[in-house]
Amino acid sequence: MSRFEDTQPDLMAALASRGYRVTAPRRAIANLVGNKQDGFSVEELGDELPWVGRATVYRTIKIFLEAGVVCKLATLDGSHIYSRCELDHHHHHAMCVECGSVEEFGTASIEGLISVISAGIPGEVVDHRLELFVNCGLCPANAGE
Amino acid sequence: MSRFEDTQPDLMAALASRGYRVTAPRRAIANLVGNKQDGFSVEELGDELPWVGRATVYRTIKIFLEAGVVCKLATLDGSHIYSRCELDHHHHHAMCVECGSVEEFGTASIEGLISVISAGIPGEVVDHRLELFVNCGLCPANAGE
DNA sequence: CCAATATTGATATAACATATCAGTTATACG
DNA sequence: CGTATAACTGATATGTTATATCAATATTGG
Repeated sequence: MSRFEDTQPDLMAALASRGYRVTAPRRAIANLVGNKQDGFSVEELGDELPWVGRATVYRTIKIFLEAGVVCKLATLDGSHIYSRCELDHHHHHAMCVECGSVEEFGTASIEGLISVISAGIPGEVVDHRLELFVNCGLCPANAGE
Repeated sequence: MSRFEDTQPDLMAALASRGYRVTAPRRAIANLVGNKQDGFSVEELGDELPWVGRATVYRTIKIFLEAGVVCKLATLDGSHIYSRCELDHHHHHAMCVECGSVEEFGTASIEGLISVISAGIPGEVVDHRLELFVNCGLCPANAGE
């Protein structure tokens, strides 16, 4: 029963290492997510895998989120998109407001900034989120201007 | 017909200056929002103003968002809260993960950081969002530890 | 004060996500 | 292997957050 090749063994490994079973729906979702360059919605994944139930897609993405191999990003308009994470440590995102492509970047310089900011704020900073909204300059939206 | 004192004239002014009418529901919502120290949900406002329709509360908050006197923040768990903005220029937030209090801070030092980061990212940075999650150290959650 | 028009609120609808639960499948173990 | 059992699935219902509709109402300029 080898309906799929595991083109994204790291995503499946994230599941297996956490004690989850390897199933056909999960492998299909992992392959789909692993090949995404841009942010995506759960709805979108479901449309591409009509033989997988919606609940299963949501559940699997939730597991990926907990495993840290997928991130949930807040867009400028207040909605959410999901994105495959290549970096396994804490990182941030630059998402294109035109085409939805997502770039990751590390935290090398931000930690220092946050310690400066936190000096002016009561309490202890326990986490942070930095999102950049860019025009990537590469997408079709730039051709029409 | 002076059912309310305008304890938050700046919020109502934001509406009036944009050509919106001054109505009792809007004044009530403005007063409520203006007195919030913490983040709040639209549901919460509705509960405190049962004589105002839900749709009106959502509509009014949306107007406040567009006017920039209220911000919509993404929480750590992926949901949203709204927060009254005292700063009228671009700013960021530190929200307490325990009590939900929200502090604002300006962008003095972040612009430089972003220019550094953007050098490593294709395209032009058009906007950004930085959210800090803190334990403010002042709320009841700290008493029990 | 009146007319024009913005606003309201009850309701329906939508987008996104989780809870339930009977039936199915993967896995450990003999 | 075959089987027991525990995890998983998916259809469905439900929940949450928010917007669309539209007849009735309130505000504002004149």
